[in-house]
Amino acid sequence: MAAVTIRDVARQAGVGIATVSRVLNDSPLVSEDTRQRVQTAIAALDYSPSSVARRLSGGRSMAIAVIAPFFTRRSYVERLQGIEHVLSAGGYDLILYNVETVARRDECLRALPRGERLDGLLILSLGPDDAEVERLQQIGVPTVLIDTYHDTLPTVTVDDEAGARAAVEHLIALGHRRIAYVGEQLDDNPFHFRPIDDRYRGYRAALAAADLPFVPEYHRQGKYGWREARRMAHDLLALAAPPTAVFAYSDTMAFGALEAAQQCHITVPDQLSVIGFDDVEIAQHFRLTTIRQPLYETGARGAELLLELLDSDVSRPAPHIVLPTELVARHTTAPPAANP
Amino acid sequence: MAAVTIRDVARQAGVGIATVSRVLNDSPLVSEDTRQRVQTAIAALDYSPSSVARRLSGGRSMAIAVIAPFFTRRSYVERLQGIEHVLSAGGYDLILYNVETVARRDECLRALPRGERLDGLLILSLGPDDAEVERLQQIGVPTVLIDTYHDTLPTVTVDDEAGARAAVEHLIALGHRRIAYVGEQLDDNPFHFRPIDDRYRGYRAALAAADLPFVPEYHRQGKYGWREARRMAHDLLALAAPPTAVFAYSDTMAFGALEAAQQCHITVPDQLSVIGFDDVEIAQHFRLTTIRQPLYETGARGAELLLELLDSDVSRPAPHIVLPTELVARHTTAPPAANP
DNA sequence: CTGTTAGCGCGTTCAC
DNA sequence: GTGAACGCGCTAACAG
Repeated sequence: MAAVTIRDVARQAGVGIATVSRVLNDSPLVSEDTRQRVQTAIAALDYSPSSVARRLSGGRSMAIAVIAPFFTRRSYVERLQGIEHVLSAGGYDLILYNVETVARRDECLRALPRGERLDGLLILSLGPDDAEVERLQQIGVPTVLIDTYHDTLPTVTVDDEAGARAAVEHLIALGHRRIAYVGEQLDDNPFHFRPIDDRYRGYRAALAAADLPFVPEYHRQGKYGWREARRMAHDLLALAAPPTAVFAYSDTMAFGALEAAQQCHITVPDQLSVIGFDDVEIAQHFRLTTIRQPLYETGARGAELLLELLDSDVSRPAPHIVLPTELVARHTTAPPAANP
Repeated sequence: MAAVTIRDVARQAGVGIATVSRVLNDSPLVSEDTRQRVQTAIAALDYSPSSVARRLSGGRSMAIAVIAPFFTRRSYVERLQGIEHVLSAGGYDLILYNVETVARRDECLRALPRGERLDGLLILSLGPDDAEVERLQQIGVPTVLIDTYHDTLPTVTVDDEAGARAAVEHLIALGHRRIAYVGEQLDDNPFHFRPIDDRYRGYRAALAAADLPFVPEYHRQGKYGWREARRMAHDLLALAAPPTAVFAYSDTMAFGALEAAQQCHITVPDQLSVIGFDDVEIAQHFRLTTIRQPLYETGARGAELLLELLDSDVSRPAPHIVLPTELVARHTTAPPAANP
């Protein structure tokens, strides 16, 4: 019953199979008369073309694949939401590939664009290397990168370095001198997440610009998550000369720092300032001062860009959209205690 | 380079095309010798089979659609993760449809199974009515319902009523008598979310079983979200005889209650006990006592069930899996203050 | 064990 | 304008 094909429609309408195809693809070379007949037949048979067959034969599949690492993390969910909105508005299906291991990452990047015939590809955060990019272009899958960068591919990113700098500058302007950074591991970055490097650089840059020394002790690295961040913050707080402020790689990590402070009976922001990055939804709940990055918009813009590329296959140079970050001052930052 | 097909591999290995196919599908009817040759050729050519072609000839699209309302909410994300894991392990694509309005809900339920060729359908939380269920069955799309129930369709749910009852019983066992319920609106439930009714019933049932009167004043309803919950909790706390404990519909709403208490300088759990529902990830962070429901497992089981149904198209009666909930006692509940 | 052949459902030249 | 025939890459019968 679900097996009504284009042939059935053709027979029903008393036309050839190609004519049905033309009608389906809005070809102008069909007389209004037969177009009507075909459409009636389609409706009568409740026919819908097989996207699989369509893909195989080279037509549009109306499907976009989204490759996302750790899509459960709040920041990805928000970007995904942006993507979903514009894709569904454009009538495209969103095929989600979650990536949690390097193996799966390679598998997706390699086998997927070749094996699946999709209209486009959206890659979140995963930094593809040159070889992979070249493969994508050879295969001819329109691709847009979100939250990661490559010269030859269209990208939508945020200026992480500037954002991080703004965060630290905010702390410095408040009067802080001993500023710690709780970040993700720089050396162990299998997915090539750019923000890991960029935010660290921003931290260093702000310090340098203010002639503040970089204290290696104040730079902590660990895995993602508030538990790890809490541990690192505990270490920081136990230092002989503890920092008066901490800049966290992400809001999630900032929450960990907040909790560590609470456990040590250190009040925020009086005795310790904490600033995060992302401005995920619950950040307001914690009244967290943070660097807001437009997560939803990043996803939406990326998807829009891809859809534009699909229509105008003019291969102009790859656009690189950079969205601004913004300091959102709430209640976890303040001038340092009088005499530390 | 970009177009290496099974034929290229066959030529390279000096074998027939079918043999390559056999090797790809782990058929035992290939000599170890040729198998080796083929695999060498595959590696040499960096070949990967086109899943699209495979689908077309196999008659299956290897795609499962997931219809989820508000997939950005934590509880849905966790269920989605479970679904994603088993689907990708089974080689299926996950096509995601986000539903935020009733209109889109109807659109998905109607147009989707018709338009796309999917092997199966997973519906989260959205309670389809009889007519919709009938359509699905007519079209012949294997469907599994998660977090919602229908007689004739396979379902994976949690006993929300029992969970809610356990929450309130926990409070009662602690000595509480004035127990409030902060829930979602009972009368305005366009998506037909079952837990909204069930948890309320559990609350009432626990009260009744302990011969505690139901105090309408203690029953608050509002929209989803911690802001709304915070507002409701504020109202509750301003009562002449405020409750000594509140059971929240979800962890998210519990967080709102927690914040309201904090704003009123009411300490938790000494002056007020708060219990939630779900046990989402951050609940631990808040040290929230809550009713844990196996979100990930619910999604995973639903997906597994669907995959099983796909293989064995024996139309046995629809199975109804009910997963247990569990009280997770942390630090937001305690006996009520001595003399309220 | 292995090679050949016929579809899977649709898009796309081509002749008519 | 329209229809028949071929091909997309692969799997599943068949033969050998």
